[in-house]
Amino acid sequence: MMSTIEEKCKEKGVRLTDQRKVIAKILSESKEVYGSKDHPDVDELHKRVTKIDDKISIATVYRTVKLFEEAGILIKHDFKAGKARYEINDDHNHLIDINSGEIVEFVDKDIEALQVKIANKLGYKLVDHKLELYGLKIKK
Amino acid sequence: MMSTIEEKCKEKGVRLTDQRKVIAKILSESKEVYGSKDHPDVDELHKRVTKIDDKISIATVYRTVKLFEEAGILIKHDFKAGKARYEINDDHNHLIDINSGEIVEFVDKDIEALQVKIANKLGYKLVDHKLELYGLKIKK
DNA sequence: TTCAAATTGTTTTGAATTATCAATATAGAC
DNA sequence: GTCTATATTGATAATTCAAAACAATTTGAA
Repeated sequence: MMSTIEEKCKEKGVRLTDQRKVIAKILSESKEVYGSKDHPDVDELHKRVTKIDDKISIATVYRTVKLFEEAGILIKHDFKAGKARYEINDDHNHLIDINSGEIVEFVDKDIEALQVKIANKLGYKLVDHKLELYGLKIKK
Repeated sequence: MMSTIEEKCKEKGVRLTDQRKVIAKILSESKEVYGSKDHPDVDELHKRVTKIDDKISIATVYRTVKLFEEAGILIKHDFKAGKARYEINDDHNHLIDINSGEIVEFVDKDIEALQVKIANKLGYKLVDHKLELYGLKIKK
């Protein structure tokens, strides 16, 4: 079974080398294997990738996530600065627990509609957005 | 007349040295002098600051913006990665023109209420948020 | 098969930020 | 005011993440 990333690469005309296939596979499995709070950085990706093929260099991982990001396949996050983290682009938002650092993903149609409306009111067509909420867990 | 930053430092017990006063003054004047799209990075701040006191080092500017950020006085942005940019924390959002890079600031009560509601629904108390819209200017 | 173009691994470079540390300044005790 | 411990500063070195350089390898189309 081919990963969504490989399909998208074909659509976009991105050449799929052996190294890129391994990286795509790791990214596609990311959530299933590591859970929905998984947003690996390049170092972490490189660690996972070299378990499959230890010849793949860190430079190739950097180049590949950049390539995939430019193709709209991946989303790059700079949550609290430091190092960038990546995940497959499926257009959701994040709530970050400021105590534990845990990340909760969510989508909300109302807030998306509002964003479009606000952009229009300001004279712009909305093409992208980034919403991060920072919160404290409410004890029951 | 004392800047808001100086007042907040007193509240939070942050010692106000000569260097920090100069940096606070530059930050407070930022929007009046440079317009609402002003979000200076550390280098730019250092340039402005040394016009008043050319003995102030870049290291002190780095330390001071970090100090002010931790006190909740400043907000740090990593808009498109690269270098961090700062402004006084007055809780507005940003729309970034993806062609020109121009930044439009806005506030919207509806979207803020929705954010609180979403956080609650997920079991969190909202303490901070970041919303960035990326758009294309609509020609009239 | 052949060859120009793309990709890769290794290594170096660059840029932003933080750490180090001696010198200086500061605030409070006396 | 003087003394003294502590905080801050400036200069510079060290880190860190990311990109660039470049020769070697691989690829895909002719």
